[in-house]
Amino acid sequence: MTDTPGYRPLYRQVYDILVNRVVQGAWRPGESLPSEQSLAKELGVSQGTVRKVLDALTAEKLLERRQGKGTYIAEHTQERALFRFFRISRPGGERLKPERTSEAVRVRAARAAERAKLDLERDARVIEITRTRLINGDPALHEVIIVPAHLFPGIEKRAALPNTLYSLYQTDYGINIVSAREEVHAELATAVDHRILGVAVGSPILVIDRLALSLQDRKVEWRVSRLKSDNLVYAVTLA
Amino acid sequence: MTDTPGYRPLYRQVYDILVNRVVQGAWRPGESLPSEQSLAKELGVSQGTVRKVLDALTAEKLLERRQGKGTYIAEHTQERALFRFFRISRPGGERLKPERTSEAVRVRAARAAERAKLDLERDARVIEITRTRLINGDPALHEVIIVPAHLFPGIEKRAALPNTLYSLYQTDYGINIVSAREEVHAELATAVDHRILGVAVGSPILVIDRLALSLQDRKVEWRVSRLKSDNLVYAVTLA
DNA sequence: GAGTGGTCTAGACCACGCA
DNA sequence: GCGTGGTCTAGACCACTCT
Repeated sequence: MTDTPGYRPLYRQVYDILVNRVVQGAWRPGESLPSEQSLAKELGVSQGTVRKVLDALTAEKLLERRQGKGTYIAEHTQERALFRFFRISRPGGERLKPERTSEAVRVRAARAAERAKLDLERDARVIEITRTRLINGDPALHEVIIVPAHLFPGIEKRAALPNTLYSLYQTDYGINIVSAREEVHAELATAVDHRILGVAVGSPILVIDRLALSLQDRKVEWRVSRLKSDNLVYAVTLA
Repeated sequence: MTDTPGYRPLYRQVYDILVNRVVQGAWRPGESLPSEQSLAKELGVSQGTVRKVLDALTAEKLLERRQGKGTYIAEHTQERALFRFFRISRPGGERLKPERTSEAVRVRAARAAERAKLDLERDARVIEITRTRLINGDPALHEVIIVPAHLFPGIEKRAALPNTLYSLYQTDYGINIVSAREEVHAELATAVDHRILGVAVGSPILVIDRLALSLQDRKVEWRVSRLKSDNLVYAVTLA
């Protein structure tokens, strides 16, 4: 799977060291890292090499740099996590914020499809979160979220979950979601969709299938969303 | 629209110079640029500054760098353009290649919606390309493509258009498509969809609305695609 | 071996935020 | 005015490609 490097640049090693520290929670979200100079001295490399790594991690949205102030662990704040992974908007581009409403959480054995999707063992357990989200007060989105139970101990005992789960994953479980693979297709609304979203049976809806990945490409979450598609679109910029 | 720089880094100026040369076709796609050293000498800056710019342009997929060989103008080859902007695949991730079939091209006055979408003048003319594309021999995708006529003189007189238009835009008209904003929603198949794609009237289809932008964010193409959605998905990776 | 991009260093100076 | 990140330079050496 991994290829022999044969040659391993210094900045690669520095990169791995810093990623490991972040993963192991050496700094909390929002906290500042040591300065380039002190990191360089500590790691025995030049400032330029440290800079190259910090710039790369900033491009990956793991860090944030502020001139004159310092380098910070990027925070998955509500706003930020939303605008990064919530791709639903009005036709024309107006961004929208969903409001959470009812949700149900339970722990159960993983089904075969879930084990395959998330690379789980045979006897693995998962947490299933089902929730409906409102847009402008209207039920617009129904999500079924599956995460491995061993990654999120006790999450099912929480009174309420935040609107953006990824900030919770980060702050309470040290898991950074850094990318997501999404597949979108069209379906006809079922009776269940009618009950939950209020759409007519047989009207067109969007189904979004997301696999969310953490830092080392670990598969952390499988989410299937069913979206009322009148006056709502799935919007992305390809670059 | 543009903000006052107040301070304009050197590499920014170098960047603009090189982008302009590329836009004006100083080098052909696939051709190699001068080496970092000679560019640096010519522009009166250090090699490091040139390198920073070339790396940035490479990240924007405008250039390609090959160690030991040189820096090249990225080619919008069929394959490359496809995998960059053609986001349709099988559920699970298998990438697909469309084959072109029937197409119709005509020149006409721009409609109001088209003028708004592409920032055109009142009396502007557009070229409308309508085509159906096959996937695995099956009609799967119907596209209506609108481009400003003045950007593509004579394109309507061509015998046949290539499967990927963006390589044609680049090689014959010097226009590099660098990004695209897409909006996806679900609709029910109409009688027209039935005739063209062979889907049952009332079955769910995906509609993809794309605005393609060239180097300086000029709006170059508006494309609306209607996709047979059984066993096909719109797939993206959010990072 | 010559020429290219890739890595790494050391040091200078600039712009910014804050006390 | 200090400390931070941001820009810029000059030069050394490494890895890769081709002749």
